[in-house]
Amino acid sequence: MTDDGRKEPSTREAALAWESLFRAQVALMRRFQRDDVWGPLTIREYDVLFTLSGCPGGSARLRELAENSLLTQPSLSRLVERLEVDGWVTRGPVEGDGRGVAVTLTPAGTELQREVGRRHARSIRHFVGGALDADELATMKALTDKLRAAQAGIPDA
Amino acid sequence: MTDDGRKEPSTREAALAWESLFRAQVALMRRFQRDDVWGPLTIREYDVLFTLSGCPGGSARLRELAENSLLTQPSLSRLVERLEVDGWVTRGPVEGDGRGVAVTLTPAGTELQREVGRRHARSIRHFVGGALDADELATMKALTDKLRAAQAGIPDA
DNA sequence: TGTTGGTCCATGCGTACGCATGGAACGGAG
DNA sequence: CTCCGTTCCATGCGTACGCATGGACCAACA
Repeated sequence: MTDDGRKEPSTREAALAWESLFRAQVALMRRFQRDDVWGPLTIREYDVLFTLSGCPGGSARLRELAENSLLTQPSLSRLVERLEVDGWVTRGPVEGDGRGVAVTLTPAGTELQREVGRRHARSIRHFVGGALDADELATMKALTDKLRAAQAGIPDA
Repeated sequence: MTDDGRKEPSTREAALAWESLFRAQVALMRRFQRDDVWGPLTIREYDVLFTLSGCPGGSARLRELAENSLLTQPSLSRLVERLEVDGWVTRGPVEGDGRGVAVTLTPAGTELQREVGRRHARSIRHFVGGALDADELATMKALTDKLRAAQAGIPDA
């Protein structure tokens, strides 16, 4: 028991829960990858556009994007470069910091993200909504939200 | 409502739950990737050894491994080729099917998987067990188990 | 102001990836 | 037995990836 009264989980309990979470994510991701909804984008490129769509002004620093991605910073740098060539984002200076690069959705990028997002959302409803009911989804979301939020407060090793 | 009485989730509910699950998995995976526990393996190579360690005789067909991986079949084929060169697995014929390739852990591969697995498990306890208590982990595991199991029964589109 | 340490992004390079394809083996029909 | 469609794995090829590094900029301090 910890001092806040929660029941400290064993290594085994934590490992089983993580494995289940991981496997579920892999199984779903495989289906989503196969979906014919991504248009000219890869799933990783869509993820960046999606992240941008949730940022104020559809704009974020490269560094912020890298924090929410499994890609390394150099890989993300080149992915954004490709997105710019294809006209979905622009790169510009960050006001007040000459080092930074501001990545901003173009109107075309915004529109593409919305289109793909709509199709993807239908697929999510099919595969996720078809497996769990509304209460179960709410419970799962609350737990995964808490799991992610806690990461900010857990030191590295 | 469906005819079995469960409350049919909206697209929004399903999308929010999936996004939360996805983001939690990405956040944790980033920490695990940074962990200095993988020895000579990449995280994807470890995943294959781990999967094999749970198969009877530490052996599985290439096709079975591909089903539980985000890699494509050609990529997995070459990953296994590298694992064989490094001595962690062997490739052999499948009895009764001349097309198949049986991938089998060597003693060294078994030992390596166990070592890395122990270190990784400690990290899981730290980052996952440090965020949710035992009851919460059990609830999350039950939901993600159900989510993954349901995929087998949901048609493609 | 000059220096030093840290942050942010880009680039060279070797490797692993996905896509398209090919060859070998299975299985059922005629 | 032969054919034909399917399954399973390997390989050629172009591209994206991660690692190591470098240059530009920021912030703090002597």
